[in-house]
Amino acid sequence: MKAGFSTDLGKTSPLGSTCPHNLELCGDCEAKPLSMCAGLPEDGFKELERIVTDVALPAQAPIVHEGDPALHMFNVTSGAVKVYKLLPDGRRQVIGFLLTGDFLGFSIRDAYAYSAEALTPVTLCRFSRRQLEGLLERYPQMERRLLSIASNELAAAQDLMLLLGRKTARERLASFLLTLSRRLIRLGADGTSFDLAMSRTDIADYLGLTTETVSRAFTQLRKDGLIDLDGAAHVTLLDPEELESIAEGE
Amino acid sequence: MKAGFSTDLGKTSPLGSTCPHNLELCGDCEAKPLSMCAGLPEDGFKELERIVTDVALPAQAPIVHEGDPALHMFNVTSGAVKVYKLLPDGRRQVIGFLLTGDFLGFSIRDAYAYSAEALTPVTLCRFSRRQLEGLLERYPQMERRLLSIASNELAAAQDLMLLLGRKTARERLASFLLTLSRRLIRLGADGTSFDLAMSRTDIADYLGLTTETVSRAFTQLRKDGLIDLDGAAHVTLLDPEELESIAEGE
DNA sequence: CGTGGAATTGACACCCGTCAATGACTGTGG
DNA sequence: CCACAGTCATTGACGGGTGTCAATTCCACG
Repeated sequence: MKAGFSTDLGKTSPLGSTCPHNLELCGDCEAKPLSMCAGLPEDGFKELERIVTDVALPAQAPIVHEGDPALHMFNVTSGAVKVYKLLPDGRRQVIGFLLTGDFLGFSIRDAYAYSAEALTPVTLCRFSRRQLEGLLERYPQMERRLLSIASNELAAAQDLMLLLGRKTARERLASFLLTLSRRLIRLGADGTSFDLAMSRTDIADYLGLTTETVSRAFTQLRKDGLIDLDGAAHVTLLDPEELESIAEGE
Repeated sequence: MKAGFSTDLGKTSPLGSTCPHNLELCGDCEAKPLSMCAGLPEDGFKELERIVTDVALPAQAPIVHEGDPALHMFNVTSGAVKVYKLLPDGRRQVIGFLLTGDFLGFSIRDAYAYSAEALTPVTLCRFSRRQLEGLLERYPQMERRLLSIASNELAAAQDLMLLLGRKTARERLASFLLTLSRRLIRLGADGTSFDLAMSRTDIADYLGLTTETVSRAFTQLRKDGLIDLDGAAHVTLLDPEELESIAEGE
């Protein structure tokens, strides 16, 4: 990392360390097979390692801010992140939660259209957008991979639109728990019993509800024997198939 | 013919003919500068013309069906299209309206995740997905263009999530009218006074409301002197700035 | 002119939001 | 180790915005 290469991260998160990329090489990256880097050839990684910076941030640290120049793109290598948009009066819509392997940084007109914040301590690998674009020209398979990631995000966004526009509170929560469960399974974790990295408020802002309604929906699912709660953060799915029926509105 | 979406459909059969690609060449395509084809070099167009098929469809014609194998990608060359998802019990969420130049066909796991239907008589150019992928390998600038289109769609999807999750009926309708207005301006049409190609039901399914609520919101905006209605389909924006304030929830 | 579907309007119900109180959990300092 | 504070989650009472159901009204089209 060159001196004077000041970044939005360095300024906004005094507690987060930004270290040169030598502690962990892309070759060892656990997130690699899940991420945009999957399928990149050997020499591509060499080039990637030259433009990438590892970043570690504490919980609650801001990562990008809506409206700021989109200088960087990120890959989450561990932890959880929330991505959201705000209305001027403070109403918030969480548009996604990012886990290990997830990409952050699609943008238009060179500005971020959303803010992102760490939910847990996170590690990210960060690219300069300009430098990554140069790399994309030389490694078209990476561009194809990004297109595929964008397609997947688009499909997830469309699922969320259906949820926000047409599902009841109960259906929304069931959908959320199942989607999260499947993502955890893909990461090799337990999809039946897991911790929620996000607060009730974050879940509410994701599902287009209030914390009270989310809380009532949790209680209802628990009373119906569909889930178990151990504290507020630990969930066990007792009847995934029935949850699936509810999530799809059947 | 509705003003906002006017094109000459005279060339094409009103009943939906599929003709060999020789009546209209890509070189003459009006949608070209707006579409995925923008910036493609001369020889790219030659190749494109070989794999593209012009399709003309009447209003209400289905274009793609959720769950079907995603064999094709499309570019709208005239008319208007609605894209939507359904829940098993029939609840519908319109995830977008497509106008001239808009792309249709991003998919994951080789299946469409949405259905699409013509709102007006439409013309489309249709590609085989497999053949287009071959073309993308030889013309990386086209892949880059697709990535940019996907980024834009993602940003639009995120705006819609904010709308669906957090805006009131009045704010949703104001947002919808303004967004449509801006798109029409980009197409060289009048952004102040225009026809709506979609029914109240379609608008309701887009905004996550019922037709009754949409109708009441229209009436309210009219009584407040913010818009004028000439019949149900023709709208005039009388105070775009105030509409903008409402749309952003200020 | 009739006719039929779409849009509008009205009356009412209900799900979810709002406001408020209580309970649970976490970390801290005495 | 416990008392305490502060935050977050839960629960309850109530109100409001939007949905539901039904009755016109409006228009496009024949």
